[in-house]
Amino acid sequence: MTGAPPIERTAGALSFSNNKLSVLRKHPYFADLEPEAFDQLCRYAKHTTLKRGTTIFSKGDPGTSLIAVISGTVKISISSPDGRNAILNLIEAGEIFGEIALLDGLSRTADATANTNCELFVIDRREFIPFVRSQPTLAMKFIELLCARLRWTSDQVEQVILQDLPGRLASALLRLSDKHKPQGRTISITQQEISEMVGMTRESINKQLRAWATRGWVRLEHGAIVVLKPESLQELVDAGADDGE
Amino acid sequence: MTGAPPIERTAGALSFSNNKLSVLRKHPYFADLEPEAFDQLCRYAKHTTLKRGTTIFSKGDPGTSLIAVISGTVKISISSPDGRNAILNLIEAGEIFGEIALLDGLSRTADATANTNCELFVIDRREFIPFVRSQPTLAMKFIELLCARLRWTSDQVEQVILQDLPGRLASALLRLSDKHKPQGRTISITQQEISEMVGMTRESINKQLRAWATRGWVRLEHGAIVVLKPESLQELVDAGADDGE
DNA sequence: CAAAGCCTGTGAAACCATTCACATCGGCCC
DNA sequence: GGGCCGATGTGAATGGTTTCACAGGCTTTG
Repeated sequence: MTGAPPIERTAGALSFSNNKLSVLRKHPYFADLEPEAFDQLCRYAKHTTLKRGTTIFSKGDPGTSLIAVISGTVKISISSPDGRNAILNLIEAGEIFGEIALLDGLSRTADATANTNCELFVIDRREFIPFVRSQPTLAMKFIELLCARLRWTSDQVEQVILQDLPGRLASALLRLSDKHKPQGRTISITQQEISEMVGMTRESINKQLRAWATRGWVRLEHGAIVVLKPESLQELVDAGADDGE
Repeated sequence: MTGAPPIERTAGALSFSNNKLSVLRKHPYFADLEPEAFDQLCRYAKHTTLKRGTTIFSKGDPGTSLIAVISGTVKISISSPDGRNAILNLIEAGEIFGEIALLDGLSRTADATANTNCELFVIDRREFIPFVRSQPTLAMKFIELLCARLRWTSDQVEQVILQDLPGRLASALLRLSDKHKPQGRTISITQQEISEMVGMTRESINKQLRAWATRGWVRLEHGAIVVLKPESLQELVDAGADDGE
């Protein structure tokens, strides 16, 4: 952030790619895309900022766009008629979401809301699909992205069906700390949010976390959890039903 | 098995495409593929028959092939160290599976076993990937397949996290009867299998089904369930937690 | 036709997570 | 600083599922 300001080239959208889009550029999905293709992609993008809590789209909406997160985090969730709701994923800066409805042209499978103040880039389907067809490499990239999503989602099914509360919580923590590796082992998330990711009540989650905290496996902070002994949590997951006594 | 033997033309793999592969040809994934491309695909396929219970692959295996089911059904499942196991999907004649590991080159995400005696076609990665790259239409088909899988799996997560036993069971029945629409409303599945799909015990499932049977919503047969009032089940799903009193 | 094995049906007891009802703590805004 | 709100921490009662223990029923196989 200190030092000389970034060098701006020519006009309009391209300047984004030198500033804010550098976050995206570093991401695996785009890292080995040819520079020209990436620039063209940027030209299609519309920039938006949203305040925390804003709805981006809702389950069932026609899905006509792909969205990239420049800063902030977006919550992908589903809610039931009786008020319960489940968080399927948290999308962070540099990641993209909304690709399913974009690619198959059907309706949104979940709700998306701004979990913090956000900066987004929105790419429209009409401009994007022809672009994908013209770039076989990009199509293969999307196949990989979809495979990764499937692995993530299958994992979630596996955890929810096979594991009990401690097991589910442990694997959720491990998956999250994996994702946040750059920030060390601190996971910035409220207990309420975790409870909605694993499908159990906040109170139950709190009691289990507290039990682990006294054992020194985790440290609880306000709005965050620090994983101190990932190995112990991993053991617990591998061992099956058992709260780790 | 009785009557004149099937007429074989010319040599090798192509004869398959005229006989057994007609099942595949009719399936959405392949229906609008050009005939030459389809024939070429068939030339890569190796034919196999398996007896009920045979393991096709296990979670964690390197995944180097795509498999198409010609007849019978294949069970995609995961098991935990303490013996519980979860069924993620049942693959029927005309469908394909194993595409995730094939496409991203990583390991298998689940176990696959023959749920009945099966006839399969196996396509190797080395021959297949270059073929996909050469056929942009096929790549788009695979993107659609992956999207469909994601929708199926997300649905499963949604049900398991948000709904209670009656709701989960109801939506599982609806999803299955949807898939089996051609056979009317009869779903050929054991209560044990359903219980492993929704993640609850067979006993609990049995009691709920029995309650619905006395209300006339379903009819229970040996190894099968007939959905009589899908509307009532759908209402129950939409209404949230409530066993439909 | 038995015997064996899987599928179904059912009740009672044990258990685990939810629900509900608070109390405390930390930030943020006026 | 004072007040408010969201996040955390805890206990007791409730309730839905699992567990366990059987009994039939239907199919397959020697």
